[in-house]
Amino acid sequence: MSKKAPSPKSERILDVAEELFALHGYDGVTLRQIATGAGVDVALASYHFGRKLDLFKAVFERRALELNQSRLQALRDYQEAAGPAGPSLEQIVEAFTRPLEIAQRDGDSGWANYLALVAYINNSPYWGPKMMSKLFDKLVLEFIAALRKALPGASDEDIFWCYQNLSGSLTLALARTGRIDKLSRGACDSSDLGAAFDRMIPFTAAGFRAVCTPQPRKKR
Amino acid sequence: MSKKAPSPKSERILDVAEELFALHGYDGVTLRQIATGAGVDVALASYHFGRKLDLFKAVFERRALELNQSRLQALRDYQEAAGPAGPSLEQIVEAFTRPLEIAQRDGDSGWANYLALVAYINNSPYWGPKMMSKLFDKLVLEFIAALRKALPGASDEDIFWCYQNLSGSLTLALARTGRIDKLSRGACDSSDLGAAFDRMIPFTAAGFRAVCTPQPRKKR
DNA sequence: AAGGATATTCAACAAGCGTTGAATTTGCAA
DNA sequence: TTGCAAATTCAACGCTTGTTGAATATCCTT
Repeated sequence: MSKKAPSPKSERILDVAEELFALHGYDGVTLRQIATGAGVDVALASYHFGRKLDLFKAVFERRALELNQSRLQALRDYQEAAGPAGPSLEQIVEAFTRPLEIAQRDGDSGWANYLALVAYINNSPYWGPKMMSKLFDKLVLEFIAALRKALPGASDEDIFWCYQNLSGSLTLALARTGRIDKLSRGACDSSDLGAAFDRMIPFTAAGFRAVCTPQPRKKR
Repeated sequence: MSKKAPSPKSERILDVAEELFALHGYDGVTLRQIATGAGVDVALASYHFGRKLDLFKAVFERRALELNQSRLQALRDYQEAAGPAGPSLEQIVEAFTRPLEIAQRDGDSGWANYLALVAYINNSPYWGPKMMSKLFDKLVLEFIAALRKALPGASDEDIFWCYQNLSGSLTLALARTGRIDKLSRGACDSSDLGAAFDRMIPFTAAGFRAVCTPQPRKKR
């Protein structure tokens, strides 16, 4: 029912659902809107994917594996290139973020919508804990382990809190994929993931160092 | 119709709406759920606030002024205490964030829900641009100006991008207000804004310095 | 060319939605 | 106490929702 070979129309449904869910959230989209957008009868979505919630999950899961494999591969590449000391903080954050930019730039146009959907889910108190952990925890723990190695002597507590900062910056950047920011009046284009990452990487690396490097001075 | 003195029940409606909108978003909540939660007939919400969208806006606007005034006051205090050089990066970020923690800790219990609602709106590609700018742009530009002064020689582009990182970290922290994070397995409690800010402030300040301090070495 | 599985549409359902106008209760001033 | 206005409830409306069972179309395999 939701396992097998994708007919062309069933993928159109996923594409449109991806776009609409990313923009309006789960409850802000009706199956009829999705069907209309895909040029398809409303019953077809139920036929292919079951309940509305299952369609939502199918959209969320469709690209997760590919995305995380490319991020993990990027981390592995840096780990191989680096000596036994492991990659630098900059390289770890680079591996965590750049693959998203590459997917958006070089992949099919649905990637921008997908990344915004991940941002929606991750930021939602309702969906976030239920759905993110299932697909992303394994990868995140790999990166945490790499961070731990790059920050000898740091407490797990500090590392996790700093990771939350990275996750938040990334989430907001993904949420704005495809939109323009009025606040900065053209000084920066929020949809430009490349420009965002050019700053996010050194910014975040410096933040980790400041908080997680044990030093003989008091914290606050 | 939405201007005047709050009857006790109309404020119950706002409280319940605040909680439910923060958790499920605008479309994920029905007026009947809100009315039931408030122990009130469904028509009363319309009587006091008009359409559902107006109720949503009323919830969002109720605490915005008070919140931003306390943040602006905190900034002004640091500016007065500092010399003409202006406050440090740490102080600016402190003024931007700590008032939220104080409101959550010392104010009525609805503040946690309100902060999560702000996070929902800010992260939403649909609501964010429409609603955040109206109530928060003025304050943000004040803080940007302070940052500009604390980072002489930095380009506006870099400053805005770094502010996006701060905004993202803050947004995700607010979204998790009141919930626990399974990923860290108890290493950190995502609902503890105080602990979050203890790291976010030095983290962010170091990030700004790394990206926005002009130095004779290349950026990437 | 026939036939069976898969894909798609059609038609309809019961339930829940936001909204509204009229009726009722409440609170307060005279 | 009466009376008026604000607050609240009652009852109902027209519409949309997700879902489903039956009917039709499309695609392969033989």
